[in-house]
Amino acid sequence: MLFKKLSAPSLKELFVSELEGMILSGKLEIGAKLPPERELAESMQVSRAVINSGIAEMEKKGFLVVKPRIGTFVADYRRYGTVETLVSIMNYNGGMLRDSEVRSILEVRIHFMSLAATLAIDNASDEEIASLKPYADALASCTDSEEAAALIFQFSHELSFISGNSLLPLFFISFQTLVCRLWVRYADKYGIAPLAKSAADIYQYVALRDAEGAVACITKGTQESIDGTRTIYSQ
Amino acid sequence: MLFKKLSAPSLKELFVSELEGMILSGKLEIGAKLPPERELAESMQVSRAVINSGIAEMEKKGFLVVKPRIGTFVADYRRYGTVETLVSIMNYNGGMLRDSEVRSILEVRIHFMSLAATLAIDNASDEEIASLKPYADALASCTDSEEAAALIFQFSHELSFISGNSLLPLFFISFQTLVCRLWVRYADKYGIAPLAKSAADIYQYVALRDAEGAVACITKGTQESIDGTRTIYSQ
DNA sequence: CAAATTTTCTGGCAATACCACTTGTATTTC
DNA sequence: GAAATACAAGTGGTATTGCCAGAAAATTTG
Repeated sequence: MLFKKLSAPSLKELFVSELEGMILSGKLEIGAKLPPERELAESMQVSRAVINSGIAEMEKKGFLVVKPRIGTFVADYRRYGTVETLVSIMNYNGGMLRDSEVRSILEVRIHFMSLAATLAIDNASDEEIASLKPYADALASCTDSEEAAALIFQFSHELSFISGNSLLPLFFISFQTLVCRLWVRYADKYGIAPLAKSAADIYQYVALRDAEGAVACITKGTQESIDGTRTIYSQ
Repeated sequence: MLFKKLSAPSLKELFVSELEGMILSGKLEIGAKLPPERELAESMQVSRAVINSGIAEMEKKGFLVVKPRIGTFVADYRRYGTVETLVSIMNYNGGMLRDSEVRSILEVRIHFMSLAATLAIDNASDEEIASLKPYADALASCTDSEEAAALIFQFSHELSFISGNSLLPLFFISFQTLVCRLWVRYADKYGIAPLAKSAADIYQYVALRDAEGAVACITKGTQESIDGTRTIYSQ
């Protein structure tokens, strides 16, 4: 697409990104007390509702701790954050993460995918496994990076769904934003072909009910991504 | 504690639990279109903001999909929900989950804990590993179920933190509410002793840098929980 | 009957106002 | 003078109102 859809950020979004920037840049130290909502509202020339809902959002993300009627404090987000926190960190760094963080993500992904594949091989019906094929096929003829990332996600998510473990798909959903960003970057750098090949291979092994092969394939494919992203994300 | 802290639900919370109940009971089918916000507000005799923010919250939980200027629809939460969704399902069922869901959670937990322990054994310093001990010790002399559940969580979380994988602690945090509930129920039924023993054993294996032993211990301990919870949660 | 226009309906967003609780301080009481 | 009490100020929590922009339906126009 030549002309992307553009949209103006809301006041709340502006406030959140401003404050996140101050925290992530270290301008606001962990444990620091924020000024009262009314004061922030007056300084920034917005209503208290904007500040209040922005703070609530950042508390959910793990950046702040609100103690009612006492004050709002900067939290230790690297320890007590959630996956959403990592997305914010990524946005702040212009869509990048530290090398160690990318490795962490892919390390976890290897285990998740392996578990999903193994369980699917044990529990899923042939029809359920066949439902994966359209995603792998679409990936082979896909030309847009974002679309490719979305397809990989759908493939993985469907795999986790047919695994029979009802918690796995929920985790894959939590993962979604984060992993899709990584795939887009990978596809932009190395093309979609290796991603398509990896998905097709995994599908083949699962369809053949070869758990060991599937795990080996997942490990190998993701390991290559790690090696690839190392050059993309190195700082 | 004899007298627990009590708190009245807000209008928004009332609305959310009401709507969640209608969805989880099947009264509102997946894909169904909700009445417009203004209509809901009038029926329920609250302002539109209550409805609007309640709907926004439920969209984050995966129960609803909002299409701006078109309408709000019930989502396929078992497929597209998050971990929070599972907590809501649990609350709706009076703090219980289906047997298959409890098994799914513990199955995933085995893998998470094993990964955290293995990585910690490889990467953590002796001092970092020693930081786990206070939690295991406190657990041994703990008498309150909720406190015990919190301690197990802190132990697990700390273990994931020293693993060196920066994504793991974030996942453990996402898990927190869900898993703590399960531990409380387990402790109420079987006592705190087996939980304390399990934590102490895991600590020993990690301190000895015995990855195989740790994994075996985690698998065994969690497997017992699965067998135990089967009787608690069977429907 | 089709295309263009207007109206209606929908969710998004922000400003305002009031509430409940905590804390620190002044006052009272003994 | 010390302790208990009452009060006032400050803080976040929450609900109400009103206006906005875009999608869909109804209407007009050719």
